[in-house]
Amino acid sequence: MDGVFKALADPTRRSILRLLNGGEMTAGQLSERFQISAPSMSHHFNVLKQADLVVARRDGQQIYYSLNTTVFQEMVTVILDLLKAEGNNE
Amino acid sequence: MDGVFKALADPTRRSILRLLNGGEMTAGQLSERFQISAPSMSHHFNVLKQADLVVARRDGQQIYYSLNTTVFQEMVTVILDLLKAEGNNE
DNA sequence: CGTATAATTAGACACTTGACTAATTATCTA
DNA sequence: TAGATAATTAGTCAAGTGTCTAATTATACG
Repeated sequence: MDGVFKALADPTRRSILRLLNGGEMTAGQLSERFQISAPSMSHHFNVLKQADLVVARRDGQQIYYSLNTTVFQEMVTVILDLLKAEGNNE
Repeated sequence: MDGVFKALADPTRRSILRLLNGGEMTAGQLSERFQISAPSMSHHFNVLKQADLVVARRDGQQIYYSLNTTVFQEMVTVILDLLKAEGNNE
């Protein structure tokens, strides 16, 4: 459970989660949105996977990431949105 | 806002918040509950204060800590309880 | 005032984290 | 099979985190 909070402690990862809240995206599409190298992004994906916050599926050359939408994960999204609304996020 | 998640990323600090959920406690009372030196505990108190998750007041020699009970903070407590219920916490 | 108690601040140190470049794996297509 | 593309793994490094002991600050009380 510690992993979930560790995962959420990084602003880049919270941004990734917010992006995924709009639907699944490939690793490449996500990487485009950040000024961070692909390997570094991959590292963040891994942290999110370990925390069970996202799931990955391969389709051809792409890996699609999406939110792991259990009740708890939805709650996390709500929290992220609230925080976003409350002020400056990230 | 980053501070809130950073604060929640440490299991000791989450435990402190759960203890404070039962009412205010002094730094000493809190320290007794952990196998951690007083200075280290003080460091954790400071992180929680910075994140605005707790408030401190002095009464004589003691410093009393309590949850900062805004709507958001209450929500955090709910999350912590949920996580606690869901499985192994800390 | 002098000593004891509660808590914090200062400084050091090991471990973790997030970033990078280089190399590797997996898949597609000509 | 060879070459191109998507993504990850490996290895490195600076910065951050959590811990400790020692020293300091603040309050209480005899």
